Amino acid sequence: MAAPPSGDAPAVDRSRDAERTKAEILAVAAHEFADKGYDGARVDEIAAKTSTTKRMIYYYFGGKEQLFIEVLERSYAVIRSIERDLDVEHLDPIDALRSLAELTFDHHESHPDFVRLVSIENIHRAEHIAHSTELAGLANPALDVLTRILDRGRAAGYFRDDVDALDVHMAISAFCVFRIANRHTFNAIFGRDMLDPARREHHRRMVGDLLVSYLTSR
Amino acid sequence: MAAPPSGDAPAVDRSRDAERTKAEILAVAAHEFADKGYDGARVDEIAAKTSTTKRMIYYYFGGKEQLFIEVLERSYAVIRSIERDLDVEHLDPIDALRSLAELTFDHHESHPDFVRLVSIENIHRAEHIAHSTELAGLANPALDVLTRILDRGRAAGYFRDDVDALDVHMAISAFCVFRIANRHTFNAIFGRDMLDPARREHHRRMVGDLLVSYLTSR
DNA sequence: CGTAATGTACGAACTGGTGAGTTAGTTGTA
DNA sequence: TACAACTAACTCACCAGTTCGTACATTACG
Repeated sequence: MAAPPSGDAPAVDRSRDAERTKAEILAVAAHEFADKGYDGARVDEIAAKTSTTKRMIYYYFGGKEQLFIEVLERSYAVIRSIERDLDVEHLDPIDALRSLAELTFDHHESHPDFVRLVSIENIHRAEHIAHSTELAGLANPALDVLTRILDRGRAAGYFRDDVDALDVHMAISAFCVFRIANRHTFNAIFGRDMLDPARREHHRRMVGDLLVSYLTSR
Repeated sequence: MAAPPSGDAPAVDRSRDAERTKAEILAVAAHEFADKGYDGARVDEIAAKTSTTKRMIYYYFGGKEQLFIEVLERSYAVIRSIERDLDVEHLDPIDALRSLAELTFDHHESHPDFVRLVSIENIHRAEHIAHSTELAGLANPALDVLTRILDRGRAAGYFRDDVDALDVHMAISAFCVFRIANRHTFNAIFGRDMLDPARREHHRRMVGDLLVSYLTSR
């Protein structure tokens, strides 16, 4: 299961490479599911955008549903890996919190497909995640980081103590996800593009300010 | 065309009532679209859950897409009407802001189908709203209320002046929408039900606190 | 030559949409 | 009032196009 050594690259050996074929299918499927939704995505269309055939999707993944599950697993793995690499122990609790918020902000902005996949999965009431041993119940590294930040902040007397890490994580995610996930209806109704680069820095600072002012209040 | 007088009610005359039939189709369709998504919902299934037939859906609405658009229009009309009735002019800007945030919180919590419909519409990049003369571009009454609250708050020296009504509205919506829209993946991954009644009051106060502390900071 | 990997062709079930005809109610008029 | 003419509301059966999935054949690697 672990990525194949691939040490001395077989180079241009494109065909007859199972891992390559699987990876290509997953990449195309991720984009297609994010673009059209689970029900809107077509297995035939995914296959067509691949250099292989539909038969391979069934050969490697078993079906549309399992393919979607693996797409989700792969998408969550990306953000987890980034969060795991975040080191804010050396920072002041307030700056650490701001860093985490901005990291979340940046990741969501640069991975709109991930945000869409999560929205889609919520429409389906997370039934696919429930069927994934890799995703269900496994906590998020960001939560550990956040827990330590809050502990330090409270110990230093900066932060209020009636909110836990999950609530803070929820508030940060809410802001960052909403900007991406709901930008279309928001734009259609209010005529403001939440992703306008001119407002990006303002919003990026706003998440941090929102949480910091809240946690340090009272 | 205008609704029949129906002054002295024809009472139990259930059949042959166009308005009743249309309303029934809309109600069933709203629930079905919210439940399964636009592509997941089946016109046949909507018809089956109705006391009328599929042909009537095409007779009155023209097609699946137009039916969905009317469902969206009707759903937005509900929240707009509630927001229009909100009167906070007599309140202190801070209390007024809190009232508006809590009104939004309550509405989203009690109308999960609306939140789902909006998510679904965003997956479709708001293309249906764009085709609706009733929805596209028409501003939200909540925005007018919010603008006045912010003006008063700034005039009184309470609020910072580098945020506009739309940003505040976005932050409030983000929190309220996220709780409902993403509760399934959140629960599957973190094992916490964001809708647990035990946390309801805490979250309800949190939206207000978040915004008030942010606006009064600096 | 055995087997993993791949391609082709096909089909059963489903889906949105429609054509054609029917029933109930309303209006005008003699 | 009687009744023909008209229209809105409705039903049913069916089609044309999709969609997921699979049986079967083929290729190439070790």
